[in-house]
Amino acid sequence: MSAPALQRLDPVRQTSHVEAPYDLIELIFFAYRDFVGEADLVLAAYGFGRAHHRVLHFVDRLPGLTIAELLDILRITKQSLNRVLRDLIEGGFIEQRTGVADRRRRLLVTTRSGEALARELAGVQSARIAKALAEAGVDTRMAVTRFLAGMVGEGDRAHVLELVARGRINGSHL
Amino acid sequence: MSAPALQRLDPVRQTSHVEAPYDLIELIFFAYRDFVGEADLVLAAYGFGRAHHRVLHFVDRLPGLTIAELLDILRITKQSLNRVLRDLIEGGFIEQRTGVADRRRRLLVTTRSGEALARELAGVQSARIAKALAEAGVDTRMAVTRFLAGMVGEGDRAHVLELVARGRINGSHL
DNA sequence: AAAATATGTCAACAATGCTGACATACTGGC
DNA sequence: GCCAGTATGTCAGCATTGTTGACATATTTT
Repeated sequence: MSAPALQRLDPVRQTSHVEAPYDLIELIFFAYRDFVGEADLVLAAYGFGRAHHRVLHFVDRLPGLTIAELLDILRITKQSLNRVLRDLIEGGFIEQRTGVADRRRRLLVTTRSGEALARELAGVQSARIAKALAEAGVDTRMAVTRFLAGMVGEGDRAHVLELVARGRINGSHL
Repeated sequence: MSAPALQRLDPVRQTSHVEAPYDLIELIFFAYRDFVGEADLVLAAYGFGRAHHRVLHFVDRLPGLTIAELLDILRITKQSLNRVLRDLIEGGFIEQRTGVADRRRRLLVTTRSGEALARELAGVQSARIAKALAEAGVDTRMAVTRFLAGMVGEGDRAHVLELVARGRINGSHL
């Protein structure tokens, strides 16, 4: 368990309260802003945006992903997904294959250039993460991983962790 | 310094590369999604969005903030800021005061209801952070803080850390 | 008085979310 | 084989939040 939080009595309202971790709230904002901002620069060169990045990333990580699974991961609507997916397919970054067991399904996979772009994007984000971990100290990676997992909503936690693990198993080479 | 990363030789390209920390890349996405998503629910009840949240948050934390400083923090354009700021002012959540030294400046401060909403939002985000820290272990807070600071772009790092510290000093009561 | 600064505003547009309705193709149970 | 359910695509329309560029006003600085 964690150390008991520093507690104060508010002089006006006379209600007990703990000071919110404003530093972390703000660092999360700035860190995320720069984390995705750097990828945005790369994407802009291809005429893509963040939404394209998310789709490309998960298709690269989970080859053979279906539309339904992707919708579930991204939590957006079919309409929003289709707009960006169409761009990626027309641009030759993603291909669709008809499902074998169920021919209604479209199995999404990255093409060679799609894989290359996905890696390029993962590369810049990796570099930033590696630098931050190195600066934070050797033994912080586990702590950070656990913290981030704890930030995920309890309902999705299991699903998210399973997804992350699935990507690890698939490896990058199907 | 951190432990040397596990290095492999790519069998095809014959270039050395390290496996990207896909787990962290994805956890950052899911954690952020849920972190802001919970606040969105509160905001929706007031007819506000994320953009309103950011403005309200920083005005609450840094009372007397000027437009120029806010633009610099949020990295958006005047037009985008003015739209949401107008909503917040008309809704009675933020007030403007004319600068004393320089009468061109508008010093932004939260009203009572603005402060209350800002606290409510900080409250739900705090709770999530506290839970995640508790689950991750007692001594993870420093590690997480350093990691997040390291994720901020090097150019802004000093500025961001100064801002976070300034908020801590201002406290919540000007 | 002129130049620079802080702010506000207008018009137009782009990216990415949303809803609801409807069409097509395929599967699976009976 | 039929029919209900499922997986997907698509259309029209709309909201939020970002962008650019131009121009107006008030105030300060030189």
